[in-house]
Amino acid sequence: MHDIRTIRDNPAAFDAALSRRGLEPQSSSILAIDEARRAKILAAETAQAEANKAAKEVGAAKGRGDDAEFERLRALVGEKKAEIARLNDEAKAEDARLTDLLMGLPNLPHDDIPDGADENDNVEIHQHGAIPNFAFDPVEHFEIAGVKDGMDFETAAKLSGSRFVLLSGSVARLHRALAQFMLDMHTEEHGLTETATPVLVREEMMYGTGQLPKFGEDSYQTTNGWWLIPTAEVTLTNIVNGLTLEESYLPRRYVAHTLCFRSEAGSAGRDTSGMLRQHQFEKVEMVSIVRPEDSAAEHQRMTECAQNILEKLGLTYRTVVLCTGDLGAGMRKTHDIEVWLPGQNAYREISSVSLAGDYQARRMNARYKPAEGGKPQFVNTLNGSGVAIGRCLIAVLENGQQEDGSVDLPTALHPYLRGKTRITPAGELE
RNA sequence: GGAUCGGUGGCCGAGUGGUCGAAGGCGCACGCCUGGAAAGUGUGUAGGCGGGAGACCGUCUCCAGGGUUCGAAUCCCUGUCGAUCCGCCA
Repeated sequence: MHDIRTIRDNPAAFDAALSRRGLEPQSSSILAIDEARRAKILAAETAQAEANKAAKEVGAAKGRGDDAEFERLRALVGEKKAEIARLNDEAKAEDARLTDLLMGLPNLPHDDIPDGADENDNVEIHQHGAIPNFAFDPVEHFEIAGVKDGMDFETAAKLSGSRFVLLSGSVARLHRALAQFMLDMHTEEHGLTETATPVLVREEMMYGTGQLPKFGEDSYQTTNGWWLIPTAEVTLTNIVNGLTLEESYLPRRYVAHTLCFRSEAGSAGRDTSGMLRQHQFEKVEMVSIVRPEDSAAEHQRMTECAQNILEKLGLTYRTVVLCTGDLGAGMRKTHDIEVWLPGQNAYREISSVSLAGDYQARRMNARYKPAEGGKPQFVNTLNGSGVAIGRCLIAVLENGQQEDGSVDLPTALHPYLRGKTRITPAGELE
């Protein structure tokens, strides 16, 4: 959702920003609708003002006992009614046209992100760790001897179908340990507020964060209308839906560990082996609610929170800033953090940290009252994974694998495994 | 699932047909009081949209949508959300 006044003030800048997304100029048609809309509003309100004035005088006429005037005014108000209704309908129609148009357009990309067509044009901005050298050919996570028994895709397929997994034993334990580790890091070292949220939400919330109306195909809905969240961004961000906050309340920084559900409708055939892409997975998600002037710094801060998790786990990663062609519709700037997976011999996305500006805040009507007074302003929202647990599990397993099929586990996780340090080739924790 | 009661400003809460954008309180802002603070005290304090250079003016908003009426926060209908009790259940 865009601010019509910003477009009015500087249509050229608006078109220039959209053109970076490969879109045709929109401002002239937007402004034409806006002008028509304002003319209709003015007409409707003028008619309404006349009717209101007459209605007010009706009572006075009655009080004076001026029956002739009373009847005349009554008739006048009655006549105006139809005209007002018609003008109002026309004004509403123009307003709806404008809203639909503004809602349907993607967010404006941030000035400092690169132009580009697709993911190949993303730009690396940070890299940590060396590409590990193995004295043997590293395998994918599900091929590691010590992992095979604890990562059961066949039983999961029986239970639920493809793109599900049943974890058991030491793998399930490691999976749980990762979630605990991440939450502790974020709450105790990064200052985020731990939150446990619903995973079923009202449709309205999916509009608030922008999953709807365009991307309903990607998510699941229950028979009675709830949506299963594709990410805790939905619940955490919508905490401030409809609120007017005191400025002193900001910044607000949340973290939650939740299940996430995605239909993966558009990714048939991609990443079908292993647990890289599942219909149901767990993720630790961070969301910040900040003043607009703080959003760029907050974006960097959140990126570092996610990076810190990977560093503590001894993983190699790189951070890229998405180019205009790869940027999500609702976002102004996104950092993807990609972890090195030896089994795939590639970097794969493990976290995505995004700055939405006021795009979501406008949809949610989430504002704050400036401390120095003045009109309420829209907040800025940011979200980022900190990080995807299933993918992190993959990374830990593939990077820790040994030639004998065992897995050495990162020191940071040892306390969460009651001192256990490795998975044996037979799949035992020891 | 059954029954009942509700939805009013940033928050709480009065208000059952016009004088209501709406008492009172909280919160917040500024002032007084104070050595300084607390307490006390005074004043102010909704949002959206439109017009206007501006002062300011108009219009809408008491969950949403319809209806009754010259006139609706108030009456009627529908929807929606919430609470409580009962039943069922982890």
